Amino acid sequence: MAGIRERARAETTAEIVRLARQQVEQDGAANLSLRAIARNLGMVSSAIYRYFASRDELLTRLIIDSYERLGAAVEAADTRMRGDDFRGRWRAEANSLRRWAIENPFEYALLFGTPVPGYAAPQETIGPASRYTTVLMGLLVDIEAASGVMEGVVPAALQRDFARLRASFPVPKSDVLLMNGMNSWAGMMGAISLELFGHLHNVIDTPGALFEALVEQYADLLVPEAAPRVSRGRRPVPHR
Amino acid sequence: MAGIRERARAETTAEIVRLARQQVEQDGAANLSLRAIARNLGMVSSAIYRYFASRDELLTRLIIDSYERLGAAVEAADTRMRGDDFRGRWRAEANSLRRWAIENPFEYALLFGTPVPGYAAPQETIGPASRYTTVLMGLLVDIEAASGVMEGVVPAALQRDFARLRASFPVPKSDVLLMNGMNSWAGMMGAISLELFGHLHNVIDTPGALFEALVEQYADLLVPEAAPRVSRGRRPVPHR
DNA sequence: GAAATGCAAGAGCGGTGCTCCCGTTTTGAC
DNA sequence: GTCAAAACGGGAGCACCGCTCTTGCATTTC
Repeated sequence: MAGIRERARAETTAEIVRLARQQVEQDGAANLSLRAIARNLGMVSSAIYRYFASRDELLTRLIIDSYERLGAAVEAADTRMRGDDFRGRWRAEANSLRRWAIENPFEYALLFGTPVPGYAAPQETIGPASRYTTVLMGLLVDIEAASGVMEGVVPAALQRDFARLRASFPVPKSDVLLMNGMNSWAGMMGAISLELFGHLHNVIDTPGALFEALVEQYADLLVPEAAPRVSRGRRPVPHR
Repeated sequence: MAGIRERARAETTAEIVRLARQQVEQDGAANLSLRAIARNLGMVSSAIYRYFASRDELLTRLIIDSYERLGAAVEAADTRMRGDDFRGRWRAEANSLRRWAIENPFEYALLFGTPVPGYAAPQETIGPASRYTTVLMGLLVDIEAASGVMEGVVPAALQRDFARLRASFPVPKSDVLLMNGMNSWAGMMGAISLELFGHLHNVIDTPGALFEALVEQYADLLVPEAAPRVSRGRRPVPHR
């Protein structure tokens, strides 16, 4: 009942995952090699298939774990702030997202980079994948609860999408706030991806400063009681 | 002098590139196989190395070509509009970018997805890579020329980055406009990447509508004479 | 205690990038 | 026009990869 075999199996599985993540962290997901793991484990390569049916299945496991880690990081950053400090929470979430990406570049690439061709994200990934976005959405919901529903109209197609979304997830009632949230989400992911994937080379030397400025702009968009920001000059001064 | 050999070489090189791009378009860059190209060409695999020193070198060539194609697409979209129709130009550029990405998903992934581990972008790529961004920057410069320098201050670190950028590329004088441009760039790339890499599955059914709304928001940020937009409600209405 | 199951080893298939060597063909200098 | 040098394609081979199948042993189950 103790299951000597069961225990060994659990241990070996964990060891495989550990070595696999180590490989991904060092060489990227593309270089993940079942044979290398087997060698490292003192096993023959075919034995790995007793634990994972394929390389993709092992990758799926790594993806899920990475989503969980990212989600935990963002959650932790959020709960460290006072609940009504919306701007602070927004900053904390955004910064934790970027920091996690910088500290785990290959894992970030695994989650948000080029999908493996022919690899369809299995059902089991969508739960963990929505963990970090749930934190972001939670902030929007809290903002709305405190400040009221934001006015404004969004395109009809988006209204339908948002309505469908509301049926499944706790998202703000305001279409505009939700859209601004999507906007901010896309902006953050874009900025991080550009930075990590090398597209800011020879363009921006201090991507952190750009990201911070970007986060402040989105804060102005999301947090209603925003004081006038120094960096949002919208009125141009005619010259010549 | 005619160079029978030279001609043959040029033809073979072109044929290799053609087959390589075909492979990338169908199966993604990860599945690019020199041996498959050789088979398709009726050659033995080692012969390919007379034309490209390595798989990476062939990939570099494909990357350059793809950047050129993307650049040409955005340029064409821009020049189709009247020069002083800034909002129209912005929309056209943004939409051409997304359309190109959707029509060439694997090429988009090649350019903006996970970089190949251990692959450092060679010097030759940075010229073509900046072609599409040059169009975006050109629009900002034109906007500034017509509407005056936008007021506002950005963080000191960014000011330095921007100053350095001005020394090499034609970019707007206004730090704020330039930052808003970066912001818009990141937002677009983020939205497109999220869409193409599957992160909007079960979230947004009509990513085109989201992208359009996003583009309008950025237009408000970039084009000064913006009429009040229907979708930008910033003032929340207190309730309860 | 016997039967069924779980597991690792080993051999092997077809694929990959890449290297080295060889014979032929084209090129360019004399 | 001759001849060495360079360019080129073919072939064999190395080290790696994911994955499958069979075989023998250990454990668990009945």
